[in-house]
Amino acid sequence: MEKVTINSVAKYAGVSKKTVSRVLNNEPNVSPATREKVEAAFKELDYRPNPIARGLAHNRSFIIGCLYDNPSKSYITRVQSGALEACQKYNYNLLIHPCELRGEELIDNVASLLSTSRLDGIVLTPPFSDQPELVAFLKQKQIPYARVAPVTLDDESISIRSNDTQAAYQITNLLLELGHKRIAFIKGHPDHSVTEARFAGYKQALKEHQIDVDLEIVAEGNFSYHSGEDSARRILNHAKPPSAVFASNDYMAAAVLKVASQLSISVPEQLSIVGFDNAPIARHIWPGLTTIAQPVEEMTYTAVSKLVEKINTSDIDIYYETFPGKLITRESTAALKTK
Amino acid sequence: MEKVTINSVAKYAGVSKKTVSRVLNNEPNVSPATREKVEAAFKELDYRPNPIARGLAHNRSFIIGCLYDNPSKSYITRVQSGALEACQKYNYNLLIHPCELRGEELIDNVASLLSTSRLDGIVLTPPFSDQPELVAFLKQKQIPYARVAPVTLDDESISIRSNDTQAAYQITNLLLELGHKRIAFIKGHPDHSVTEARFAGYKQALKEHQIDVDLEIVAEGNFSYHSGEDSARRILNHAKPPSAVFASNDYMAAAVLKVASQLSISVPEQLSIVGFDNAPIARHIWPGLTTIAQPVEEMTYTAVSKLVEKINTSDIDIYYETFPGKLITRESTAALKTK
DNA sequence: CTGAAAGCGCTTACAG
DNA sequence: CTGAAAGCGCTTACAG
Repeated sequence: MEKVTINSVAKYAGVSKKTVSRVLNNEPNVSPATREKVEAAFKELDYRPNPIARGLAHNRSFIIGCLYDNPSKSYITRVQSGALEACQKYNYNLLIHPCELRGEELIDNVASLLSTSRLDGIVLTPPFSDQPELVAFLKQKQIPYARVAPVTLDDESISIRSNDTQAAYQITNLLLELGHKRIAFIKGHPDHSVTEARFAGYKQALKEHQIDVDLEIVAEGNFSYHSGEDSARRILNHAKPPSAVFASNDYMAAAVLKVASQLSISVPEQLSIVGFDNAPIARHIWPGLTTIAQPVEEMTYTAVSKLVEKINTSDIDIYYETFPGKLITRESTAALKTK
Repeated sequence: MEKVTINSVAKYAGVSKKTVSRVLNNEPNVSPATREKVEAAFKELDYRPNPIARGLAHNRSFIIGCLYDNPSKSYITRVQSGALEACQKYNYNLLIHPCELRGEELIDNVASLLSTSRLDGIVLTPPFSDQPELVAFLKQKQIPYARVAPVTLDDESISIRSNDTQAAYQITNLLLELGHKRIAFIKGHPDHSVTEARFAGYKQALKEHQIDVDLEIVAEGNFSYHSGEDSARRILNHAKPPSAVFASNDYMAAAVLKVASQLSISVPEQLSIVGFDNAPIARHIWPGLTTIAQPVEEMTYTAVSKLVEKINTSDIDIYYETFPGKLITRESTAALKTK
């Protein structure tokens, strides 16, 4: 089987390879008859343009890099799935690049990634979306980038945002409406900007109900199951324990449930628990967790799509869009029993 | 900032670009002095060879594709992590490609992936590792491939195997040694070859203890949490319920735990549960699951490493290696209480 | 040990 | 509307 290149097609169709290239790229200035001939040749020979050759001629790789450092495997998978779908639509490839936010030389790491793999653009997922040095570096290097779920704004990038404060407000309100007045909170990792955003929503809801935040039942977690466990032990053993716990993600909420079981506190009868993210674990434990679902796939899909459009047309400069979260009610929450 | 190419380096070092290329590729026949000069130029100019140009000249992409269709996000993440590490070692890129085993045109899908992305090799993860049509197709197309955790053998490929039968035997034995005699089993997805392998280990252990397999407490799951739930309902409501359940993966085992809670069957006092895989959920639920851990990262790392070596040297034809699983004991298992 | 030439499969100017 | 030439940044033969 011969290798079929643009030359074979040109010969077969009886035109120059430039004309083939024109048809390939949907350029104008090709007579319909010629176009047809060439397209027939494509089919006949089962021609697939060589992306590497295209890349070299264009000085482009047609590769988008995806940066992440996230303890949640399900989150990563969802990010990848959305990014992949967008890449496929535009005939790009996706290069996944897990790396540590606090790694010694994040910038060097990314710089090396860029020059080694010749990425055409890069999509930043939390916590990188709000990493000022990294963002500044990309800006300076003029590498197109898009940010998924950033909290900060930016004057010239693509930002696909969620509204974590609003969602946290909403789920806290759910607890308040169920009659809970003493609601503990477990914060996420301080490096993630959503951590403060979610806390802000919690505080706002309490405030509107004239409840003061009691820092004794606010714990510093870091999104890991383990940190949730530690936090839960502290909170549930408090002299004046809460009747509800809002953990900043579902892993930590699952850990609260574990500690509650160990302490023979029944959920939701004696303790309501809510999480955040609607990770698989939220429905894989019993009772299932009331939580907030965010459209992570769609957000990433949009981010990568806009990024590629920016690369291809340089039309887009700024693009903002906000995707709301959705409250999911399961069995881990119940009305406060009046004594 | 000028683009620095092999030409700039050649000029800077005062040699031909062929010589630069030789140094780059660690070819012999370069005098130490020349080599030093060129290497100094690399450093000085911060030269990074353009992989796309290399690819075109070599007619290679330096990309390895990773095929998967697996419901477990944590498994996928582990596979990716191992594959990525191996790729980085050899300066390859990894292209992830989720796709459906039962998709209408799996072969077309993969064929299109291969010709579009010009993969240099492909790593098959379960359930693709044992998909005969796909394997035959790759063989016929002469695409180098490696298989992770296949059950079947193969006359000319790289196969990185686990020993699921042995591990299942071992964990069943644990239950037997705890005094359990009536042990239910929940099978995995029929498309995954490990499903039968794990079942075989279970049967073997029972046989050695002179216990007959009772198909009434063997359920057909499919690795999903949901299927675990259905299976558990059926099994635990049996007229003569088991004192232990062996689920073929941890998601299903977690579902058994949920159903047990709902039926007020306490674990492990009244029911022991074991899973398989040591997925994160195994330690994120309470009680934690006794299970089998497999070195998925190392397995995939080895598979991809050997694959790349095969591509680069064509020395390797066949490579087999088996990685044993490891029993992890947590709180979901206890000795059977004698009445 | 070193280099000039041709080529990988495409595209970008430039002509006509 | 179409094509011949030169080039993208590297490598593979081939000379010397």
